[in-house]
Amino acid sequence: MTARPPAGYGYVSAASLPSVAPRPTLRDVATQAGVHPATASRALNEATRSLVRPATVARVREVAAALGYQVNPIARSLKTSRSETVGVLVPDLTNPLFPPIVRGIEDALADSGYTVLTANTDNDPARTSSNFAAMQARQVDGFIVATALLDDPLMHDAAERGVPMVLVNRLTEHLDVSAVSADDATGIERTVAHLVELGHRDIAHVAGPLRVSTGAVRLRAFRAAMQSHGLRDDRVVEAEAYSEAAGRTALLRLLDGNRPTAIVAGNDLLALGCYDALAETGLSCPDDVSIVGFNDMPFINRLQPPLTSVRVPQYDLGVEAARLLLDRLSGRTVTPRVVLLPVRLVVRGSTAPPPTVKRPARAAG
Amino acid sequence: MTARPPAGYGYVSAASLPSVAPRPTLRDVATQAGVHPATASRALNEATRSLVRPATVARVREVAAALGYQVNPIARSLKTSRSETVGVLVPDLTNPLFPPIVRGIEDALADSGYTVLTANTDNDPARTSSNFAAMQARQVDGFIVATALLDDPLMHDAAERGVPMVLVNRLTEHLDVSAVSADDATGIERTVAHLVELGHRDIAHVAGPLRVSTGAVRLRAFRAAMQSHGLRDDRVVEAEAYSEAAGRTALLRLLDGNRPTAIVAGNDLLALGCYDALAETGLSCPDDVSIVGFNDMPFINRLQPPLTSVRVPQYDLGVEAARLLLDRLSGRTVTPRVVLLPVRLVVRGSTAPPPTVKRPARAAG
DNA sequence: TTGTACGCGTTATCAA
DNA sequence: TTGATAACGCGTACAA
Repeated sequence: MTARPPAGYGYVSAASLPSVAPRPTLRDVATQAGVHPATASRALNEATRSLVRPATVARVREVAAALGYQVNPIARSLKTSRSETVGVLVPDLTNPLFPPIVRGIEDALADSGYTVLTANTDNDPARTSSNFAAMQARQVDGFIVATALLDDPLMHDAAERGVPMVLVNRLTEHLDVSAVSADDATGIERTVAHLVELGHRDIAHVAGPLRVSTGAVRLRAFRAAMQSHGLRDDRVVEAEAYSEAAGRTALLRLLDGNRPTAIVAGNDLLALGCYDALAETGLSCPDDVSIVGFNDMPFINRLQPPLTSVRVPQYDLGVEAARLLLDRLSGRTVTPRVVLLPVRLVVRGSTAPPPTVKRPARAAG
Repeated sequence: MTARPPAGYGYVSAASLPSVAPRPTLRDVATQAGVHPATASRALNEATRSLVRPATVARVREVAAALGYQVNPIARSLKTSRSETVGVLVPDLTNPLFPPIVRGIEDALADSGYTVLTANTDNDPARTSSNFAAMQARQVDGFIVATALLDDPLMHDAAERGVPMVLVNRLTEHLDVSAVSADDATGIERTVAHLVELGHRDIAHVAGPLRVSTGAVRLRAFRAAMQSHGLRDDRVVEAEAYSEAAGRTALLRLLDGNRPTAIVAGNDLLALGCYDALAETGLSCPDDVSIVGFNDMPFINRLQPPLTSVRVPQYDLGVEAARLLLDRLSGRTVTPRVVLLPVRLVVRGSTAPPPTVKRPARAAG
């Protein structure tokens, strides 16, 4: 052991290596400050500080600072049965859609002292359920859920039990909790309008999974938009998942029949799959077929060709979800509401006028 | 209140809404099973189960299952001062390099019952430090750090205090802890060999920040490789960060002089920035200048042109880091070691032979 | 093999 | 305004 200045003030020196220096407790602070632990607790706690004489508060805080005291959140949680922690459930962090959402959540919650516990569910209800339970065991104060199904017993159950939660991106039907989502319907509407304006009439939709709200909502919006333009609305194929592979498979199935001149993909990953399918079929985008994505994922503008897509404010989605949850956690009884964030169609190189095909000559007349 | 079957067995019914049903405690289980809480604890705990008569174990476990009992990790942590939780520090989750690493960590740790707490530091030492402290306060059992600097007092301090930790991706000099990284040097070596083979002689390096190990190691490897080919090794410019913007700026600075025919970028994001700089300068990749990235980020193969890059096994990086940490946490004293995972150069459309420029005619002779 | 007794660090409640 | 006491739920010496 090398000689050192006596510990205790300013910097708490490490004990003998490699054992970790014991953290000072509330008792240590109280003893040093000459008060009872309960008083020290009150002095250090924002909410109860006013109950303590200012001089005492000052003394306690000084000692706490000198000792490098930090509350033990574990002990506090045990007592208060809260944890200043919220659980975030996402399908898969490696899907580029989610990191910005999670960061938005984290940044917004950090301001209020909350920590985030994230879990990937891979869209597996069993994993979702077990993660949910594990987080509840850890006393999370609430949940932000990006994995909800359109009809989701787990979410219904949790909501009924009064678990504070907010849905983000994906919604659940008939569920009385707050939720944040992009304005999917408007996004699709603009997309169809854009394609129609370019001259497309044969427009197909590679829909996302219909058991998920985004899949169902965008499909409904597609149908409505096509109808409002007086066009066929039944050229639709459902992808099994929001993945490139599923997008490819879905489009290949669709191309089996006579092919559309434009495709509205359920999201960007599906659009990437459509790129693949087109390439395999020897078709070119946008010369033969135009494609539009959804979400405007990072780097999607640098593809070949750059993908026209509906920009979703992902980070803000997270921030807003966090806000709604904080409202709920604040105790104020808030009536649940659904917030739709605005979207914007970003036109790039994957959409162009349809090829001017020679139409089979009509019988003269 | 609607009528219900008496609670207690099978399914614990929710109390009056919206209050959350109280979770059963160890005492509840013990009472129901007709044993002392201590016995129930021993019966439920893997390590102490052998101390209890098998029949008792069975009874306790049945009751626990029936009641849906789960240990309260908070209470356990308070008692054991462990938390079955590890802290993961990353610069920024929205950088596509990190999600796969984090998933690898999570998946590997989940098998051992550990939970992951993630924090984004934005490469800010202050944020890193405060996140580190906050996680320690939450009794994390160890850390996996992807934010280490080449010379990092914070990491040195933690290591000296005996905090269990493993570095991933980025290393720190003279630090006696385990670490996992890609074999950067070999990756760069292969990259230079590839370019030389294509006929390039004027090769420049847009280096990552040199205060980070990846930046420094790759630069050193670049110099060594160039020397081994008998080429100039001083065409180097350091980017301020691993970002597109920094890559663009750096390359613009480099292009000010006479330009190289090929660029080894410090990573894929820097390579993207190089794309931008080239486009602004009216140069084409790979016709005028070849570019190679590093990491082989998701979707980087779909860029225009598809980027030649060094593939790093990101997920495995996470898995291996988790394993090393688990070893360390298991109590067995493990001597720290550095694991280098193999990389592979993936050649795509961004590299081609150099343009055959007319060389200024030499004086005859 | 099981029970007793205590403490982990904090806060809520009551009394002074 | 402060102190005393108990309790959150669990694990673990120690005793039986």
